[in-house]
Amino acid sequence: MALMLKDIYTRLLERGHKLTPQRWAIIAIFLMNRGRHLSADDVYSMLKETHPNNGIATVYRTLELLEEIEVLKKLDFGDGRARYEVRDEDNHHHHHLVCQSCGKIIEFEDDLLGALEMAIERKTGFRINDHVAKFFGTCAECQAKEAAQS
Amino acid sequence: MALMLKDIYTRLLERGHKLTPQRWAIIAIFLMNRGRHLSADDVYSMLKETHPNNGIATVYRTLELLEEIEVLKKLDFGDGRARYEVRDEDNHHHHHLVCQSCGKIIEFEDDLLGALEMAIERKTGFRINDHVAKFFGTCAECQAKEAAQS
DNA sequence: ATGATTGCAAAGACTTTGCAGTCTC
DNA sequence: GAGACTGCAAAGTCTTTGCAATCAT
Repeated sequence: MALMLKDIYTRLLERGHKLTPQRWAIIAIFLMNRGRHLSADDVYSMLKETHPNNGIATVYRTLELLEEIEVLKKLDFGDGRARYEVRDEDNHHHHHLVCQSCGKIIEFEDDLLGALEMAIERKTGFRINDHVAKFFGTCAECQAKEAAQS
Repeated sequence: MALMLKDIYTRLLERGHKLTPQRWAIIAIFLMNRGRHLSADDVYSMLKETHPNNGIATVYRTLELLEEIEVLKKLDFGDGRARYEVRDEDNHHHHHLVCQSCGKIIEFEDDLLGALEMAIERKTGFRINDHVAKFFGTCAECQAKEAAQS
């Protein structure tokens, strides 16, 4: 089921962390933007609307903390900044399709990698905790645009 | 077959680039270190031994160029710096296993992702040019160490 | 000769850190 | 009250850029 505020609160307290208004606000931003891939600066901008005094350092520290307690997953789309998404169970097996033409990120649900993971564990003895798969190419819309131009 | 110096020279000239001693030296470093994942700074350090006057800016510019002409592939292992490897045909279908305990990178040859790519193209209309798959976990040696400690 | 390329240093972008004051538990 | 947390500004790291001098073709 979907990750909820109460779960996050529990995880924080369990590990001796505190729930401050700033953290609460940042968590809310992610819960209200499920499925998006927010950078530290995205979060900072959204946060300033309600918490104008908040510093960017707190955003970075909170993102790090939330990643540590497995609320967020850190992503990298090669644009020079880290991005984060909520780490849901529902959400566990999806990949990102990065359009090299318009930059759009498309999600693709799938668990074919499970088979690959098992093959790897069997052949190498490596124990896998997590994986990332990204596919680079051209989305359907951009292909249509290309076709129209030629 | 393996990518050779002559191929690279051809690709450079075809696109109006020049083969300078600096570029030649950087290419040589990669050809002599096939299979390694070198950062800009790695290359810079190795380069200084033979070309002490070379600037780091040239390294960055050369890496960018070599990526552009598809001699190198840019990698990211989440350690805050870009890494590069030679983009061989032989080399095309391998994944990286990142050990979260000792940091070692293990290569795994495989083409199971081909099936996944086709599924994606069929279901979404997205045209895929390239992919990256990384697996995070614990390598066999580190597992053995863990077991020995407990 | 001519435009590409280089080295240097300065600037940029993103992220981390030190510290004194503040707040949660 | 105690230790965790915050905001600010400074510093760090990796990467990019401007420019005059130099080099490959």
